[in-house]
Amino acid sequence: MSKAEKTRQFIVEMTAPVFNEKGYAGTSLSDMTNATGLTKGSIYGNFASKDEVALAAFDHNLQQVTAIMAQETARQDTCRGKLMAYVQVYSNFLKHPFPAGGCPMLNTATEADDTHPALKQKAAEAILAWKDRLAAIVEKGIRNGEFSKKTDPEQTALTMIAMIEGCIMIAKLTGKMHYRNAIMQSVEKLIQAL
Amino acid sequence: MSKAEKTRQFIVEMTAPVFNEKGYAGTSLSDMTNATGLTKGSIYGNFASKDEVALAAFDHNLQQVTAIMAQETARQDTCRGKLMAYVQVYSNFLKHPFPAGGCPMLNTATEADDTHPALKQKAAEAILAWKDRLAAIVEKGIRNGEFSKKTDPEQTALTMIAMIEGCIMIAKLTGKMHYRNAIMQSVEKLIQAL
DNA sequence: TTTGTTTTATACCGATCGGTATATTTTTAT
DNA sequence: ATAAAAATATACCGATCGGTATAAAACAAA
Repeated sequence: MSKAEKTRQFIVEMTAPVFNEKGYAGTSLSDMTNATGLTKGSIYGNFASKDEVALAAFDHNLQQVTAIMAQETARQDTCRGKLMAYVQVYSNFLKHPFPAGGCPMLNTATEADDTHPALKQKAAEAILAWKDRLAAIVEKGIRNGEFSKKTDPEQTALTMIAMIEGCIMIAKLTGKMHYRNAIMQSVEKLIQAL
Repeated sequence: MSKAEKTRQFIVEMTAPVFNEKGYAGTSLSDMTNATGLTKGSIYGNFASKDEVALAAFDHNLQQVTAIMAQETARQDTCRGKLMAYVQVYSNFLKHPFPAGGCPMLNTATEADDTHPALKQKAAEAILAWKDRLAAIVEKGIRNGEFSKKTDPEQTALTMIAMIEGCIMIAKLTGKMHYRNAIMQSVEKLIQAL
């Protein structure tokens, strides 16, 4: 790993939480130099533009989330358990190394959907990949008799994502853990009923 | 209504969709002069700061949404019908005078939760008011025997909001109407099961 | 250790940022 | 119609924006 690659990685790691909290438009170059302790010259020696850093930062934030998810679902051997793992992680995401600023998909989606096509596409791909992963678990559960044959895998996946992301928004906004628990309990109920 | 009041109103109406699409940090004063055709002097003659316009713009966007909601729920006489009206409005919000840029609560919540306390509080109050309105409908439905006594009004309200807001995010991000329909169908199912 | 090459810092660019003092125009009340 | 008051436009403020040319420094290979 060359020095430049290390610095690139370092810049991404240090700016990723800033982008996730302040958003793309709200993060300035001086925010980036503050977060890294580097100068503009150094940053622009490793990235072509602020855009390029933002895209790499999103990838980094997303990878953090998906890594946690992969780890926690791998622990479970039943399909129901795997689905439940998502609820567990999001229910106490403070206990995991979750990106500061909350869910990067939600944050990026709402900011970029009318303003930043490249970021929007990255967020869209992330949501679709998540949906496919969830739907695959549901499908497997149907095949092995764990879930009812009447279950629609894609609909179940989309509904779970909507509930979880909506839950994150409400919980972060209001600061009420009680709300988060109530919604997550509904997700659990949904999974139990499959 | 004085000239100044009319201009204030005009500024809010013209900038509200811009704030909703580009966000607070992403909307500049030149965006505001472009949207209104007015000069900075004129805007600052009616508002103390960009902040003040943004807060008024949020109120305006929110009021548009709540007005549609109030109108559509008023049409229904059953509690189940009233809840279903929310699904209907959000399912085809293109047919209503919905603010450009999507749901102002979702947009403001995700942008402002780490950056703008005043906007964050406004968004939080809006979500809480919405929750209370939904919960009140559910409570009434329980009292008049329309819904099961085992239904938890607040949990139901929070779950509906999470699903709807998550649905908006996913649908706007991916552009797939099919996804929106799938999630909204899940909300319908939830309401049917009350 | 020296040399050539990367990498980083300094200094600067024009443009735009949010905001304001003041002059000019438009309303409003008489 | 006219004078006083209110609203709008012009011109400008210092600060910061994203970005770059270039010089200094750190690194790697010999």
